[in-house]
Amino acid sequence: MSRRSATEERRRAILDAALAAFERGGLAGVTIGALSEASGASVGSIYHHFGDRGGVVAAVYRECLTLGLDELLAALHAAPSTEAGVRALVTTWLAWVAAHPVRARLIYDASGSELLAPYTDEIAAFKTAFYERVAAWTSARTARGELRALPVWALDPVVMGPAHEFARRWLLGLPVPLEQATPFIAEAVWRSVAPDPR
Amino acid sequence: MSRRSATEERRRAILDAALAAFERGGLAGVTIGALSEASGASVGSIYHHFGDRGGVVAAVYRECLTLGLDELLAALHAAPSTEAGVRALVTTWLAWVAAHPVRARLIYDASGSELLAPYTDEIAAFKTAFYERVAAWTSARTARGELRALPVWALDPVVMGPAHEFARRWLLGLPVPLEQATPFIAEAVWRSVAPDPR
DNA sequence: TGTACATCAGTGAACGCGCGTTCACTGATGTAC
DNA sequence: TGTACATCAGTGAACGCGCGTTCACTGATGTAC
Repeated sequence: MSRRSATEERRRAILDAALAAFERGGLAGVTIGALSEASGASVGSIYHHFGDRGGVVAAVYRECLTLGLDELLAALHAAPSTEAGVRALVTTWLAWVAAHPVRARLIYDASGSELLAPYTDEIAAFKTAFYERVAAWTSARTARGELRALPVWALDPVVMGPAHEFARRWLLGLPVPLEQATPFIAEAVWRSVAPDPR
Repeated sequence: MSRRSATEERRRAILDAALAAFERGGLAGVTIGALSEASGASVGSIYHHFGDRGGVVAAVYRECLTLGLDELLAALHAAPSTEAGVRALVTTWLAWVAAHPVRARLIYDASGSELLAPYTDEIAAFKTAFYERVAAWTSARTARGELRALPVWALDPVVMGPAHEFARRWLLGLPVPLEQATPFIAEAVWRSVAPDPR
């Protein structure tokens, strides 16, 4: 096997192990020992590939974020109208959370974690890039009068906030009705950003 | 000094130390050693009063939650109209977060923490009581046609979600404009729950 | 094709550290009579 | 008021544990000529 693909496999196995360890015991469950046991990689091998524990967590976090955000962007750009686009952001996110609950939980849990402190700049840049693409979409619509004006800092709180808050609760296992909530939240968000009728 | 008030002082000192320790190092910084050093209470004394580390965290968490939620309820009931009430929920919360950033951070951080696992039932009951009081306020308004219908599960995501999401970012130190955001988010939330004009 | 060297991937025992918790005990406050 | 006992508050050294990380080393793959 080529060195390149072997490396790829190892990294993959370690990242998979990290996700599994997170599922069992949250971020605290992602220990080097657990990763080694589940992935078959030795302790030293993990350090070789990821530098330290934070490096592993940052890598899974980034991967999860990419998966989720890419889906959001795809849904946004596939939407046939401004209203459909806004609703799609909500419904796509909630569907993704339901389909990938462990990844979603990891995103929420790791966001404010000290573990990622050495990587905050890189991660912030990544998120900024995402928001700029969404902002490009919204500001074009705002210019056409199809959407109220939305500053970039308002995108996540106003457009995604209700979905995030609902998702957090659902992921904690609280008895909240995801099926019912999805269209309800989409409706509420659309009302909050829909332009005034002229 | 009476035993009663001495106990009160000790507990107070330990809870204050917990808040200070959290400010310095997050939940992970709330160690028994840090509490002992900052409060002057011996390790054993802390166990005597709170049972274990989780007990201390649960106690501060509960205290912070009470402070914040009481203010929300007061603002809600003081509001002169339905619209003012909804806006007050947003603005009061953001003002409280700005005034008590450490307590607010603790609320957000501890919410999903494993540390509180033994206390989840008690905490859930506490939160439910709060939401029922808000629901009483909203359902009366809905009946009068002053508000769209809001299921209890939707209160936090839809009404408070944008403020929570914004607060989380602000508390992380991201460069987001709280002054500007407060009326903007209040407006967005009110639009999302305002009744249709007849 | 062969040879010499450089780079990369991987090993796992050992280390040091900080943590939560326990426990046998002392002293002060409260209570019953 | 005085005495005997019960309860509560507090102490801090000691324990055991699991963790992240290091490091000297081996072996395999890639590269230059």
